[in-house]
Amino acid sequence: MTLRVYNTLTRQKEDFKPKQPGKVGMYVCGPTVYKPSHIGHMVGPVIFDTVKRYLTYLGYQVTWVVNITDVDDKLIVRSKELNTTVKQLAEQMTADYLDCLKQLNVTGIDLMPKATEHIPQMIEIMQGLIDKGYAYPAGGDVYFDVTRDEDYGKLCNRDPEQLEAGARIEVSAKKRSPGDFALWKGSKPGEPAWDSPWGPGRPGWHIECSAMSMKYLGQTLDIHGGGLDLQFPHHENELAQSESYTGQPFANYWMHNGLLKMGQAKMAGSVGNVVNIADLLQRHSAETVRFLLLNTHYRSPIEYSEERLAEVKRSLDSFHRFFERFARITGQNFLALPVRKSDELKLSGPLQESVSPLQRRFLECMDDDFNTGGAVGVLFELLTVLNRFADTAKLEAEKTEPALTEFINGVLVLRSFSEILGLFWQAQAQEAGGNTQLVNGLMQLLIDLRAEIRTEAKGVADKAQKGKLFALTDKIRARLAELGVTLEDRPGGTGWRLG
RNA sequence: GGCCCCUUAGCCAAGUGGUAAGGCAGUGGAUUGCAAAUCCGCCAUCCCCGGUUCGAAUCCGGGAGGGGCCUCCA
Repeated sequence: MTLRVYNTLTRQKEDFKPKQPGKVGMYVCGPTVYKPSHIGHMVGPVIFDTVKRYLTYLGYQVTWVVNITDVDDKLIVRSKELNTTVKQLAEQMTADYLDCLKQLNVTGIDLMPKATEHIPQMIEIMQGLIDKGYAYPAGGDVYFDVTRDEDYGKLCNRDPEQLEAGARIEVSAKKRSPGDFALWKGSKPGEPAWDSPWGPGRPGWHIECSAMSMKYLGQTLDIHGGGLDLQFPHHENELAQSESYTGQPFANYWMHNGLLKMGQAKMAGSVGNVVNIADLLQRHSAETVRFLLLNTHYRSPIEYSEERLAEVKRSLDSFHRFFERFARITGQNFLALPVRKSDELKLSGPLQESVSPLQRRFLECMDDDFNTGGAVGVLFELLTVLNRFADTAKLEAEKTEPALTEFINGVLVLRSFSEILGLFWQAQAQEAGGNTQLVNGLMQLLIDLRAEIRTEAKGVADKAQKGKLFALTDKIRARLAELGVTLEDRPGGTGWRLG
């Protein structure tokens, strides 16, 4: 099997081949840290985290870099509004971003360089571009000259002439052509500024990504990722300046993730329909959110709504019920199981016949341009197979070998796959919370009393009497249901859960 | 005006030439004292029209509807 990746540059799926065998350098555009993160900001990180997880699973050594843009016009404006400094605002919002990543189980980022800490590298590139005639200083600014770059527009299929024709932007008088973009912006008094050969100023939007990606991953990246909305102008300009500077291909594979949709429109600060992550995580578990993002193919828009989240939560619940069932049968915690590669797991017996095709299909999905939506579907099928096996083998009642070992091996496959997707890393809130010693004790009391009545009822011959006793046990269950507690009479005894 | 993309059941969503994964909801059954949970079954011919092909949701042309980018945006 070969991993295939859709490359925006060529608009087709290509076999994935890193420039250095066994190693992958991946760069993904990170946030401008001027406001708390909204859920749209997490689409890219969750997807590329999964990309890294799968590449790692395949045996690649992946280095993943995400930049932090900590100087920019928006930061300057916002810091004035809040009566704070750009630096302080950036630090606060960076902390917020990092917290969001952590909560969503985005664990794969190796480096998060900051723009303000790489000014010298940017100046070096700008000077090089000026020396080669690709850029020109003008009144304290430095601009990239798009007319000098012969293949400018190749990523987004844009023609500088057309840009000119359709330009709605106010063209700065300093620019030679309307499509030229700023590499360096001369500063006004009171704005953050760094010294440069062209006077005090700050970097333009695109140059930092070229400087930092090259510093940490070399002149040619294997994968460059980002949101679809960054294709133009950001990635186009990054590409233009980088390749003009090095004469080398900047990125071999450009991957763009779809945007989050609220109803018909995308979610974005500019549309004003953003959902804060901190707020969101008050209402839904991080796992539900991550699952929602992975349920759709990464290049498609993702449907976001409270109803969708509730729906996704319901489907996820069946996994957690299974984890509890697994614990009942084996005494082991699913979340603590060791992660092993699926093809290293030796399955045998009847379970193998149902699991093997699923193993194959899961990996085929991931190989096909990281089709997490399809892979998730396989995960559900695996769940059904495992439940069916536990039913058929009567594992809860008998726990006989070799069925038990077979079962555990099957569950290890589920564990392996959920690790690739980064799912199921924490107990559900209701499992962790609520179950205090007192509550557990009280519940056990009710369950025991009810069990006694049930046993008695079953032994009573008189129909009226029997009905009376059962009515009582049902009343206990109904009253608990009103409190949000569900009783489950299983073969091995009665259990309870919230919800 | 230019450049991209999308349209699959009530809803969400895989599938890009060989006869429609999965989830939610619904529904019939097994199981249960009754439930819950679990399992089994049912539930779409793929926006419309035309073409290519032995064969198309999948390719081509036209139409309708929707979205993204061209300005900051993950």
